[in-house]
Amino acid sequence: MKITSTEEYGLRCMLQVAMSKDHPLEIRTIAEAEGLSTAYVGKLLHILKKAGLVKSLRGPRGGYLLAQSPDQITMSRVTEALSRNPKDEEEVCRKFPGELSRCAHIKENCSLRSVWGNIYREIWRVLNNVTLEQILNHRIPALEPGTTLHVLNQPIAGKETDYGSA
Amino acid sequence: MKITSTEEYGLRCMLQVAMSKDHPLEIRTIAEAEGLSTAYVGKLLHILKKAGLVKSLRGPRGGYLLAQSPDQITMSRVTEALSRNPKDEEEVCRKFPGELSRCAHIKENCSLRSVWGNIYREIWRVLNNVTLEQILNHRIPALEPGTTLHVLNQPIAGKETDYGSA
DNA sequence: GTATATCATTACTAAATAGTAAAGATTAGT
DNA sequence: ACTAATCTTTACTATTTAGTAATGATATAC
Repeated sequence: MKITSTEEYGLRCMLQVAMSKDHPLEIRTIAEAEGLSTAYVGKLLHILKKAGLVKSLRGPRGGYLLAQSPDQITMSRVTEALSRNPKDEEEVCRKFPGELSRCAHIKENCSLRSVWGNIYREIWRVLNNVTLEQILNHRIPALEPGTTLHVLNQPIAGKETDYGSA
Repeated sequence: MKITSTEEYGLRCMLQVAMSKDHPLEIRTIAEAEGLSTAYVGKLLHILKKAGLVKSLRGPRGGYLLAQSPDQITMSRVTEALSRNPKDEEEVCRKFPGELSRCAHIKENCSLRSVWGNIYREIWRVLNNVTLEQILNHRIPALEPGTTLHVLNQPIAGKETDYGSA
């Protein structure tokens, strides 16, 4: 369960561009600020451009600008451009079917799916509620610290089994 | 932001072993149930054994058993054994420092860290609150659906900038 | 004590991701 | 037009992760 390098560094590049406001920001400048190679930053910005998140100007005084104002760009849009992540349990199962033609657990309505589903939905909700502007202004929404879990299904009585000591 | 194959398939193997209760479960049986190769299942179980989550019996009638009862094994312990994931923003920054000696954003108290930090803490909280027993019994805790975000910091007035149309 | 069934360990190959390199295309300024 | 500064594109290499293969070790049953 980890963010990819592309997501992390791509987002950082977006923030650099956002901080530059309406002054086109060059690859070289971003690369220096983030400690990355210009080739890598160029690649990341290219991805972001294809996704319509930044626009570019070529030639002298060229560089990158946000395609929209930072309060209209959510982290979910940026991360979606940078990597193809599952958003719910359906996609998780499709990604990990084993060698069987479909998820080995669908038949018994696997509970693992619910767990991953909860997690991905939560991630998605957070990313979807944070804009670049909020990040720039240090106004990051946080989860309510007291959020609690609740049980969805009814318990099924299980037989007791001896697990002794290893 | 994605779960790894090792996490997914490793967890499934744990669940198979858990379902088998006190009957040692062979690699071959798990492999068939999950549609994976015996070599791969063997590797995953070996990892889980080294982490103390399962115990093994060799020879005929051998196989794997849970090292503890399923209500004492959380998903967080299993996933931790299967992959080394960051648990908070500190670890994220350490993992992605760019080529600089430290995270390029620490100096300005980067807000990205807060976002990732929120996400990882949330993941951790969910995984930490789900046991194998809950999964087996389909008693999966879910986040409160109505959980809302709140803003941590004060707004900083930002200048208006023209983002025009691309 | 031999045969067989199981796990254990290591080394290898394959695939995905991360990151680099180099040559091409466009624009601004003169 | 020419030059230089910038992005563009493609192809390549390196690293990590996923998955396989083969040989070795141990326990059961007879």
